[in-house]
Amino acid sequence: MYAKVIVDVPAKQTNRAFDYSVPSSMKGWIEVGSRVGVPFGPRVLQGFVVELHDTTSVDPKRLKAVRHILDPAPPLTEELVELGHWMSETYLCHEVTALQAMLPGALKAKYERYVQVADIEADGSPSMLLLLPSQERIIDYLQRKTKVKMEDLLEAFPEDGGLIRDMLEEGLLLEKQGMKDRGSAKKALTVFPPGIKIKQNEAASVSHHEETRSEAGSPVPAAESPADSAASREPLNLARLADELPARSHKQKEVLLYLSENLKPIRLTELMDKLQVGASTVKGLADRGWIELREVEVMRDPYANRHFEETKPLPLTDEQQSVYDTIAATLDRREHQVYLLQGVTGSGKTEVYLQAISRCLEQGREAIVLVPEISLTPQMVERFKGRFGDEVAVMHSRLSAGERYDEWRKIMRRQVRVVIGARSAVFVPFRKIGLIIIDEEHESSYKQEESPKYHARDVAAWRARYHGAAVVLGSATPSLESIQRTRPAAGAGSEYKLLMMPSRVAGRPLPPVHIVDMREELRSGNRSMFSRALHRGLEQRLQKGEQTVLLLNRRGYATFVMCRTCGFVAGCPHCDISLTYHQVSRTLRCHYCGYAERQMELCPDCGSEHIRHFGTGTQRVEEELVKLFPGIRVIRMDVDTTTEKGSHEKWLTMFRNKQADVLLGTQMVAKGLDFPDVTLVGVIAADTVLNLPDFRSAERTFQLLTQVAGRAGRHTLPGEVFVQTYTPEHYSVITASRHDYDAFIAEELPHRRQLGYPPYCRLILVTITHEQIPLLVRTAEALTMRLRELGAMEQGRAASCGEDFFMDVLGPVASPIPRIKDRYRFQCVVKYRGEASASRIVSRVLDEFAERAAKEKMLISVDVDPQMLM
DNA sequence: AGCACGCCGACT
DNA sequence: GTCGGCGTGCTC
Repeated sequence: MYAKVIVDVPAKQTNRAFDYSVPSSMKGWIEVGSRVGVPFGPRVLQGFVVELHDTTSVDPKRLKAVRHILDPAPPLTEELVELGHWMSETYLCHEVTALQAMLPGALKAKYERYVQVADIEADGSPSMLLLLPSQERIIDYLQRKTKVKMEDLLEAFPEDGGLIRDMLEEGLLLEKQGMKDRGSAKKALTVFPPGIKIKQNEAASVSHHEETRSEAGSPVPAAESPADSAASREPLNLARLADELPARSHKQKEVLLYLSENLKPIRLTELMDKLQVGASTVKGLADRGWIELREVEVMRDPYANRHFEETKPLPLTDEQQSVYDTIAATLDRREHQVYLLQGVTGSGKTEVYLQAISRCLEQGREAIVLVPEISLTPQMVERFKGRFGDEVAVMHSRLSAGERYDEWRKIMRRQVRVVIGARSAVFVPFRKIGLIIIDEEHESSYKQEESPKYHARDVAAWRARYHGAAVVLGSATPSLESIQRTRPAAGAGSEYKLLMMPSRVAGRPLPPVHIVDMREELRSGNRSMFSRALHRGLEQRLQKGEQTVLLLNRRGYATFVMCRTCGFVAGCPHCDISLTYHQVSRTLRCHYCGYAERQMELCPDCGSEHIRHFGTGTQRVEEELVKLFPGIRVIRMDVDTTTEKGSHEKWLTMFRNKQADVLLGTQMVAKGLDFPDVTLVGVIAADTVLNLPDFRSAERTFQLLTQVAGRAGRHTLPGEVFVQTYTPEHYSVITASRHDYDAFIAEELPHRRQLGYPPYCRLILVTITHEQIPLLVRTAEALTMRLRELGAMEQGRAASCGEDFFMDVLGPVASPIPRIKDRYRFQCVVKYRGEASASRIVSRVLDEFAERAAKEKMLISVDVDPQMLM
């Protein structure tokens, strides 16, 4: 038997499967999706089995054997292996990178090398008998310690570098390589009363593997969990044993009596806590052999100490009911269908999700719920835990690596059937998916910025198609890509079906939104960042004891330093970007390369003293608030104040408890939050996003404004929203203020069509960087030409086959940031329509240029715009 | 990514 | 004459 294995080397040359023979001992055990240890060159690496065959085309003499299987059960399903392949093609990433993204970080391999003394007995070499004193010192050192790294050894014996090398050559020392997982199951000492048969949920996972580099030994399959010994013998009467103890051992008696009444395993710490005894008391009993003490795998449960109030399905409104019925019918027919559920904020989408999930579970199928990271708040978790209890696993970035690993193991063990989580939860190893829900589907956090640059929506659609499952994309402001797909395509029906929930559940009206023209403010002499209207609003809330949310988009508002006399702007010497002022350290820093310098007192160009930082960070808004309203209590939420684990929740809880008057923050305050006493929402500057050089900027602005507008007056108190802007006439501002999605779409779609942007085409961005401009430009031009050439050929081929395919290449031009870390950057953009063959063309051209690029130390990177490929 | 094999400058 | 620089190429 032979296995095709993708090895853990994310490089172009190794981005293919390698063949290995499968030892007979593994035959019943290895599967597609197994994580294995395989010899690769001189080392042993982690790999993933992607195929199993009875034949191989590789010369049998060159074949090596699979060394280990790393898990009791394959961590990937066949489906996920197939998905990984699809991802590598569509997003142009290495296949391992895609597969690795599906697993919790704990399963990522850690490789380490260390020096060991050779086994003298086995070796029997006569040279062993005569050792120099210095050799003996080295051997002694190594035998005292374990896992000594080569560099540590050389550091410990700085004089003996040559000697150590000789010893390695002679075989006195061996270099070994180890591989282990980054995280592992947590173990806890557990007390077993005698006579209790232990049920291990899972064979102990094989988490540690050692190999001698030269050794070609046969693999040892993971052992079963150690045989139950004392615990399964004939039961001892604990109560009677207690009598045998001397009178002064009353603590031990207590323990025995407790255990005789509760004949079940108990965590040592729990027992100690309950009976107020020390560890030595219990260990004493274990030494007598009356009880057994041993390490058992336990689950870390981040929600262990929380009680979740059980919630019953709520009665649905007519709107909700009809949406639910449609989804339920699709589920009942086991059909694949993507629904776009457009429901205004407060229309009760979550209740529809919950009931659809119930239906899905009744059918014995599983459900995945994706929410943007930011809205995975305790309230959201509570709602799902309250309805589905222990059937729910929660996955988000605030869990520790260990906690996340345990949630994932619950899924592997089939202990849960619902997963709620952020982007990466779309990969959970379910086998019978019936429903995938993506809440706030327009959110950009569904896009992964690092490789593999996937979009959770694409992946969800792919998996749902595979499983015959339904997808529900929910949003008040759907992405244009999704809206476009609800419209009938030429000659066919629509790809997605649109479901609408236009009214709010309790009939609460949406708050009035006032657009404030900041140019007007300036003209009438108000130089403050608060308009008179917003100022008045704040004043009123403070008087009435109501709360305010203030939103500031930091992007495009970075605090740069400028000389007011000559216009000099402090820039990074390595990147073409202005430096950002950091108040805490009083330094100027570059966000791209980390360069830092002291804040200057005088302008380096003209010597003027009139140098100051411009732009408005959240700190500056806070300062101004305190100045204008002495005594005001402000909670500021931005990257500076929320990096600490749990700080996010802490601030929000404080605000909810009315320990502050104003919540001030960036995007993160806009999303999914629901505070009853907030009656005023202010957007400091609506157009910062609008001015970004991004074709989606109008869409982003509309979405953001609509979302914040929904934050005010969610409960009994009526709300009010002020949007400050320098472009009050822009359609994204106007339509958002009227809560009018359709009007926005009607303006935006023609623009996109006219300029040939998504959703009318798809984009691939190719960026080339080099230290020298002339060579860079030449290469960029050649590459663009070649892309055009192949694009035209493909277009011709497609036309003759009657396929719809269009491809255009823009550029090359300098990138938006033309230099980073002393490397110049050029880019070209591939626009295409039709089947995804453009990515194949790009990847072919990149292959053609790879050799040349490597020679010149040129870096070429590709970004598939992962917004909607399917 | 590692690591080995291989061909040209400063040292015993 | 050798040690060692990192260029090139392979890993089942």
